[in-house]
Amino acid sequence: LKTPLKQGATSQLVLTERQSDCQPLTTPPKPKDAPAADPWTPTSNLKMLISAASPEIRSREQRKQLSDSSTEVLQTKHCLQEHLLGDEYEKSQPSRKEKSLGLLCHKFLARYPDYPSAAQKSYICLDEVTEELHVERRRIYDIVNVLESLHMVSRLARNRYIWHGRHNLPQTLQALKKVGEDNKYIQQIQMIKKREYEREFDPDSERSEEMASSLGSSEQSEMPFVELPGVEFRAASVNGRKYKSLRVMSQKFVMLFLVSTPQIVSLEVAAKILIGEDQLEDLDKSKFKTKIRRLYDIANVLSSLKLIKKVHVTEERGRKPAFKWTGPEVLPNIQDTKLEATSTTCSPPTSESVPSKEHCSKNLFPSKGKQNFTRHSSLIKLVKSIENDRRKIQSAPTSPVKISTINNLSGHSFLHEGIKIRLGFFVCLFFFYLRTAEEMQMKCALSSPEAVPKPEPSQQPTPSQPLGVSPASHSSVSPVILPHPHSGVSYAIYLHPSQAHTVTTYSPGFMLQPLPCANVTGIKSNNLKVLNKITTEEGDNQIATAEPAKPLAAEETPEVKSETSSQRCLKRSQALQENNLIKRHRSDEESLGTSSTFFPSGYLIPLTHCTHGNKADCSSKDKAGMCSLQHPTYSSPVTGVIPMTASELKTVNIPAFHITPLNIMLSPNSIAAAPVLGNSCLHSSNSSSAQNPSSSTLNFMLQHIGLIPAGVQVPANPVLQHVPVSSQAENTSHSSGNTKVQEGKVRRNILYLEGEVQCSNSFTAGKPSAPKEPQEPQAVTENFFRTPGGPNSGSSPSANSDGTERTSQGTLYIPQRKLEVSED
DNA sequence: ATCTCCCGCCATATG
DNA sequence: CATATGGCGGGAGAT
Repeated sequence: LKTPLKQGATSQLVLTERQSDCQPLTTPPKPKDAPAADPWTPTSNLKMLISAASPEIRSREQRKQLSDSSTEVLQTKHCLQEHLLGDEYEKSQPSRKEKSLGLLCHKFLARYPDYPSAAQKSYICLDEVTEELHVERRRIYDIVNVLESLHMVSRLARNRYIWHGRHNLPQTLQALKKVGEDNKYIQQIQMIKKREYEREFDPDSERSEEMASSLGSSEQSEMPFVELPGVEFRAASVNGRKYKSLRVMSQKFVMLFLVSTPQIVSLEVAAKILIGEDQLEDLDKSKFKTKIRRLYDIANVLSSLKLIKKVHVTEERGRKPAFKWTGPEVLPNIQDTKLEATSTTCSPPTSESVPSKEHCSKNLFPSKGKQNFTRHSSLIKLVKSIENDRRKIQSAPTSPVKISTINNLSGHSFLHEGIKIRLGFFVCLFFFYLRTAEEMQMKCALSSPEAVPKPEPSQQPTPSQPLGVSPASHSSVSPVILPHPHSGVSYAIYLHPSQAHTVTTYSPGFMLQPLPCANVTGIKSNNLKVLNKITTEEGDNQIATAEPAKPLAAEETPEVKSETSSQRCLKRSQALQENNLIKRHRSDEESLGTSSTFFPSGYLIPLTHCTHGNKADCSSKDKAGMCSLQHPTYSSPVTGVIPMTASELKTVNIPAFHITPLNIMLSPNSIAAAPVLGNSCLHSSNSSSAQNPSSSTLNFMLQHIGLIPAGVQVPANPVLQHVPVSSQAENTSHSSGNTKVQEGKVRRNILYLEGEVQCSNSFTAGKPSAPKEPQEPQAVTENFFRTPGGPNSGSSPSANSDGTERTSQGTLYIPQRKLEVSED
């Protein structure tokens, strides 16, 4: 019974292998009824199903099969359908799993092509389906409802649906993402997490009202079903004003994935948000439970569609079920702005034509509403709320930038808006930047190796981006972490890309480094909208948070391995070095199957790079293992910090951060300490003298933003002295990691440092949050410095604990929240 | 015990 | 009114 072992690897391969051909299962003629060659065994049926099922399921089933078959035989169950095969007594009653919605969904999907051609337009008759699949109608509804939410099918009439396949998926996801953004889901997620944290560490102080007010008020009123032009529900009748909870819930669920940066959403959070992000800690257990049940239903279908996959996130609290988005990346709608003006030549609805973005947008924000859909009213509602939102944004005194402007921004332009730009904005930009970088990374990875830009520190991003990689603009920013003088909390400032760029290119030692920075840094102007959104939040005293860089670690190991070395190189270079750390760690962890690690999160962008001196070390290593999967790159153009002592800041009169309408503070949830410090090079850079790039950059930034007068200079004298995780640590842990390999179950413990930068006046305002923060978390924090290899393996000297101390010393770090994700 | 989530009652919506 | 839909939550299999 070898199964267990390969599962991991094989499933992955199969995963890719399979997928295009989904029509195998010809027809319904109950294939199971005809026990073909296989002597009817309790599992034959299962086998068949499995073949059509996803690899994951297959392997899972196989595994299970082995263990169960024997027992199953024992439980002589009677096949309901005598005609089936009288001989086999047991059979059907397939362990619950065989009836799972997921499997059923697979069977369902197998009936239709992913991308049906206009010719093969297929209709779905529920009666047939239920009969063929041998399921209760009720179950089919579950599936269809979710598919509907993705516009993969749409109802024509009673009992009748039309199959669209995945043609509409891109548009749908895009639309959902947008709505999700407009719905402030990111903030909501953060809020929930925060609340959670507070409950944990500070049960007494109940300041959940803030949220209630902030969120509750907003148009939390139910968001209507998001439609897609050309796929909208036909017949007003059919489409009635029913609540369509499952559909809407499904959409919201998907939205959560699309908007959150690590595209991982835990059921708990999702449930809470979907329940009505609203107020009052409705400890309504039952309601919560129900929601969870529904989410599982939805998740099963989405999983079958391979849009998500199950994982587990392990936080301080414990292991929680969650799902990770594995669907296509959703690019922001580039033409949002034009949309409204565009008088579209809408193709007739049900037509095969793939709805255009214009349509989509129009649907979402029908300034010129559609005229005859029952849903109209709800849409109007949505539109209104959104428009209101926009209006608020535009008029809000605190809003630094207008959406309209933002949309067309590029490069510095937004800095010249003449409006005060607040830190928050940069924070947002930063995260957005990270995100973008990620995307770029992915795209680049796809492009041919040749396409890889040369290490030339050119100012302009190489315009030679195949595959339509969006041209990098100067609009990206790099953050600088500043220690907070008193609260022990660090602040982050994000520098303008152009500056960062300069800095980055600065170190010639890293051949590939410049590239990622130069090319990945770009932010598509249209993406800025998101930022604006967040910024507004801040203005409202709400908490604006950003998730850490997308979990680079999320990449499948197998995937990585299959990459060409060149791709790997590029990827690596672009993927913030921590990526490597993560990978390494993960692999380590896979072996160990336990322990948690911590690594640079990419939160901190190093304005300071390795001095040439150090670089020697680093670069040499780098060169050697540049393309080696093994080689850990610790320095990253995006990872690092600009160390500054509090005193220094004071000196500069950056009463900081008072200047900003909002205070950026690290959330209490954040615990991990500067993963960033993984950059061993930082060490030397510290000693390096005075005016280093970061310094000038910082000044530029501050001045630019108006935080400090033009003349003032902020001495950016690195004081960083801690290197929590060093390459050494890495190596150590790595080696130890080879010890044993868990068979059967490949488990990955990925540690996602989910730092949270929060912007909130209310919080900083005399709230105990800041002060106590450093303490409680500490205990937990310790784990962060524990490398798989062992407590000492980490070269991280003082790394250990105490984020406080570090702070006091001026070391910069961003507390992070521990988050492990394991998949099976 | 907890995680999953199937099953099917029954309120509603449809036609 | 008969059905088609689909909200909901008990409770049992899977882990």
